[in-house]
Amino acid sequence: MKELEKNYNPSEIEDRLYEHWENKKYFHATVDRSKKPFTIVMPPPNITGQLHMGHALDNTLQDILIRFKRMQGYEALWVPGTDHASIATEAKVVEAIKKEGLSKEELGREKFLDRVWDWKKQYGGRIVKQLRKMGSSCDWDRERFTMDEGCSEAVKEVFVNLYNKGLIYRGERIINWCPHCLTSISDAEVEYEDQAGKFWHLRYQIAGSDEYVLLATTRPETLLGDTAIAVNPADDRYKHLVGKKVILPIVHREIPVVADDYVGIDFGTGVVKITPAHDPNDFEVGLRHNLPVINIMTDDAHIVEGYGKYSGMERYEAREAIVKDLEAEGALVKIEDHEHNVGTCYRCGTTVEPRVSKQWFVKMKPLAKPAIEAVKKGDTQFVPEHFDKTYYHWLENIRDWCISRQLWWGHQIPAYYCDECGEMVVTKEEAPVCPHCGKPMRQDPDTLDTWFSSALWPFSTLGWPNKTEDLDFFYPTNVLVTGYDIIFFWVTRMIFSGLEHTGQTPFDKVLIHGLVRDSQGRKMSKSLGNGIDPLEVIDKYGADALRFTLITGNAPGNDMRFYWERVEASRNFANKVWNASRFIMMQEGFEEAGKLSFADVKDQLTNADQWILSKSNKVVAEVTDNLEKYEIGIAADKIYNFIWEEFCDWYIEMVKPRLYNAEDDTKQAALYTLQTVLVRALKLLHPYMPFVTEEIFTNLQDTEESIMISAWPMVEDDFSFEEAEEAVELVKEAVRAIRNVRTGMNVPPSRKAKIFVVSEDQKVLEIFKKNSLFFQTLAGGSSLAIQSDKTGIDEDAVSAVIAKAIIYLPFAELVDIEKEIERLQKEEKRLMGELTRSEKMLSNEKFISKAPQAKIDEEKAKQQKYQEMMEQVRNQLAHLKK
RNA sequence: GGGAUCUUAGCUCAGCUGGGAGAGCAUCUGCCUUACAAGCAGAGGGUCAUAGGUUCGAGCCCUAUAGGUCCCACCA
Repeated sequence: MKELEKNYNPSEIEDRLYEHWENKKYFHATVDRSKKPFTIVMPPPNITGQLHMGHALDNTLQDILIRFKRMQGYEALWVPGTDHASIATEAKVVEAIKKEGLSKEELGREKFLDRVWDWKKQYGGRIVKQLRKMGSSCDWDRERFTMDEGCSEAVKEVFVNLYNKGLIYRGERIINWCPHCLTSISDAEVEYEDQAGKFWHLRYQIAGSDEYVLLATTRPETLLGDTAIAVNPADDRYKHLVGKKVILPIVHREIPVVADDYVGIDFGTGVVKITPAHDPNDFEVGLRHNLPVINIMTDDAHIVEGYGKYSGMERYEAREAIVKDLEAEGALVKIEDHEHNVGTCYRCGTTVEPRVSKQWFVKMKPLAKPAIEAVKKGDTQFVPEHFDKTYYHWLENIRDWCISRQLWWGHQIPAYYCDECGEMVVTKEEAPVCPHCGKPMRQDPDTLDTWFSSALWPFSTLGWPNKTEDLDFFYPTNVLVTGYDIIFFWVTRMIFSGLEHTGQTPFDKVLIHGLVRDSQGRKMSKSLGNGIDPLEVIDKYGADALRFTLITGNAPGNDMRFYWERVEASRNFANKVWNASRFIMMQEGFEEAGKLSFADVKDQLTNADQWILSKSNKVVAEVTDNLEKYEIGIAADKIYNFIWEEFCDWYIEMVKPRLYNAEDDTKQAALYTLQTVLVRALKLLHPYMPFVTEEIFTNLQDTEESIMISAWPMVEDDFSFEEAEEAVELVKEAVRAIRNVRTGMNVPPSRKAKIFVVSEDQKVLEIFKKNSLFFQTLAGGSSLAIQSDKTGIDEDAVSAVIAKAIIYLPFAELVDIEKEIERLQKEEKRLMGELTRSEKMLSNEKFISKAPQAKIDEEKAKQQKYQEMMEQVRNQLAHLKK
């Protein structure tokens, strides 16, 4: 036997255990057809990333599920990996080479990519190391990267596939452009925020007339690209203008007045300027009326050549200049403050510029439909369920997905162009020749949206498109764990991709969690500087404490606040478990007891032993059930309560008098029970607190065998003792009542008192006799008498009333009668309340006729119990008042 | 404008399919009792946002209202 330290010290233990687990390959899963698979693929963190609380939460949830299932005997596979994060990574490397005075263009594509791969090699492993500190039991042998060979093959396969089905196309559309990242981004990557802006009211002159029309704009600079103004066809005010031309101020170009339903009659003046190249709606109007599309902005949002002094100006600078000139020209009528919704790039926050551009798109409608149906059918279920509404809404209103990015870091689009004849082919082949003229072809320079490869993650990581054993065995996966913030980006796309390419939804459940916020409820962010580093928490309190903190007192899908106090509470719990174990291991003969079987001690078991064994059955059943239903926080509460309250505060205390008595002949049973229940509890706790439980488990059994591959506890028929449970609960009630009286009367614990238990119920007397040893100890009795009448009890004895008995405590000192009366009156009042409630229910005929019989019986039993107690309390009061 | 969600003890939050309101922290009282003061024993504290409804019975289901949070949305 090894003796444990007085306090649990995680830092000494965690790294050692993790290394041991990894060396032993406990995390590694193989195709084993004799077992059922349980699979999770980890949401791949960005290679640029550092571990934050979001990862910590996400990974803890996954690890709990994986460890639980592994212990249950499943072949549990947790696939880890990282994401190449095209925009974020490219930006980092661009920044790095900028410090050397280089730009990516100067470096050239190939050399630049070499630099990114170097960067990846250097920093890409950082987050993966940090995940290990959390205790994550993922299969590192299967670690994947979205740009590794297999994933890249999957990407090509999917692209070519969708292209051939007509679900990927290339075209000129209006897209969201980030002038800072210098690339297109998808609709999902645009974040809208309200910004204070202005309405500039302008007037345009009708060509060849003195008439003017008034209109308003929030973006006067786009006027340079206007190719029409539009009115509603039903608007009588402007009917006569349709087909005429107006003179565009500043530019003095004549543009037509078109009629289009898009324009609201009631909004503003009913006239809208149309800039097809820089507004999604205007683009649509332009298409309907065959309007020219004039792009007025460069990649980095400066005015293009050909606009005189405005050319080269940044967009806001140009706005100012144009407003000034409009005013000078007399075209500016007035300026109003106006709050409006501005799209910003979710990566860098720059205001996006809608822009017409030739890009690649995925046609979404045909893909969205089966994805909606799959969830409606229940093939994939969200936990909590209501997130399916978000999912439906998004997919029902989806527009085509712009997937090409003007970046170098990522999967280059497998489309090739022939500069000779203009032929284009989409192929998995590298360096194809033109099928038309035989010339070498040039590959599309653009790369794919990062989410295009993430969308394939659940199956690309298992070997798809190859028909691998892994894929066959582990796919579809069981659950995906992620935050609600990336349902759109990722979850939806994995579902439609899985359906399209594998014919199955990629996971049965989607467990959604919320955000970890700071103690004031703010989002943790770099700019606020309010982020808490999980590694710092681990350093101070241990990974177990952090893990436990993140999953208790919080329901799925809800945000949570981070409090150091809560980590401390979790650490205290780890320490409690540690000390309970230490206590058990200190007992003489505990090692021998470890070898005992139930049959050896069966006849020795006291009520207390039976009670805790029986309780352990209940907690095992409940926790297992909760975990199966992904009620991870609820299960944690139950384990916590069982260990701390039932096991430590009650059972260990009950058992002490036996352990400290050399003569006691039930000691073996006590040691057996202590150890058995502890091990069962440790196993339940292991998924939550893998380190402390492992350290105790191996020491306790003096073995190398890990708790993480031990069998999950089961409900044991042998451990079911209903009668003992009831008996012990009754005695506990008596202990509590006595303690209550003692504190109420300011009796110090050191002051022991005689205890008389009086009951007319023979069975009750039996129970107290049977459990007298621990009862007397826990109740602080100097002696104990169990009898059916009041013989020998001092007139002034204080009493404690419980359901089936009355307990007298004769103190030698004078008792404060007033205080005692007060206490009993309070009790009387409480019982009165209970009785009133009971009687009201039972006298209600409708309750009697409609409620289930079990409920009625239950209520009757309560009523009887309270009546008995009330009688005792009143007797006692009458006695004191006389 | 639409949708989701929340409103429970001083604070932060649980409360699974409707059947006598819970935890942690904080507060108060008493204890260094030979596993643990990172502990033990006790106590106080809630008209479960408001108003209706369904039901024998509502924190839980339905409707409306108020306030908060989030998501979505092209109104120039």
